[in-house]
Amino acid sequence: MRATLNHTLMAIADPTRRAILHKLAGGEERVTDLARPFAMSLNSVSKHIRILERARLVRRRRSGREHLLSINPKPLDEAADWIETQRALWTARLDALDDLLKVEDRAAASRKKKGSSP
Amino acid sequence: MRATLNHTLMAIADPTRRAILHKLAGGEERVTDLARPFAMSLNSVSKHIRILERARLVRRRRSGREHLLSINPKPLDEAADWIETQRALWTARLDALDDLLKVEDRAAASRKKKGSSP
DNA sequence: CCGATATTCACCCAATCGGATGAATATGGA
DNA sequence: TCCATATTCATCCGATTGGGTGAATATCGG
Repeated sequence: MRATLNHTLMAIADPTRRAILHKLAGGEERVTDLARPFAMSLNSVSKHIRILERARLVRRRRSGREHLLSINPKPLDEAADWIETQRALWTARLDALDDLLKVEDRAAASRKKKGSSP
Repeated sequence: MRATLNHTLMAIADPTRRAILHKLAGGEERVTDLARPFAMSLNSVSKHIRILERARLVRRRRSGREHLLSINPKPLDEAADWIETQRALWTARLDALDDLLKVEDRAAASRKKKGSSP
C-alpha cells in the first residue's frame, strides 16, 4: 500500500526533523530534553515528533509523566531502496547513452579520416 | 551550503514527482508527453517539473518550441548518503543495546541458577 | 502572415505546514 | 491535598503546496 514511503520521505524532508533524528541516534530521550537545543517552542517540536511517529521513524514509551522517544530505522529501508533503484536505473541509461555517443564519435572521426564530408 | 538536500528530499517526497522521475528514467521526453499519463492539467505537471528542476534532479533542453526533459542523478547521492549515515548510526547503537540486554539476561540467569533472588 | 501547437505566466482556491500561544491533562513529590 | 513538572490539545497565523483556469509567448507549418 506504500503510503509509508510518502510519510518517510516527507518526514525527513525537513531540517529540524532530521536534526531530531540525528539527536535521537545518541539514544532514548525525553521530549523536553530533545527539544531544548532547538530555537522553537516545545509545542512545535512536539508536532515534529508526531510527524516522525506517523512515519514510524520514532517510537514513544511512556514512563510516568515522561515520554521517552527512540529511533526505529526500518522505514528508512524503503526510502533507501527507492533511491537506489532509481539511481541504478538512471545511471544505467545514462551510461548506455554515453557509450552510444562514444561510438558515434568514433564513427564520425573515421568518416572524417576518409574525407567524405569536411 | 546544503540547501540542496532539502530540495532533493522535498522533491522526491511526492508520488507524482517520483512517477515523473521514474518515467524520465526511460529517456528524454517533452513536457506534453511526460504529462499525458497523469490525471492532472499540463500546468500542474509543469509546476512539479519546476520543483524537480530546483532540486537539479531534472534538466531542461529546448529544441524549438519543445522542452526536452532529462534526469540528473547526482543530487540523489547526497540524499542516499544522509540515509545511509543515519542508518549506520542508528543500527550500530541499537545493536550495542541489544548486546547489552543479552549480557544482562545472562547475568540474571546466572544469578537465578545460584538461587540468590527467587 | 496565419493558424495550430508547446509551454509558461498570472491568478485563484482549499489544504497543509511550521511556528506561536494559552489551556487542559496527567503524574510526581512534599 | 497542593503545587510543580511533562506533555499534549485547541486555536490562530502566515507561508507554501498542489491543484485548477485563462491568457500570454514562442515556434512550426503552410
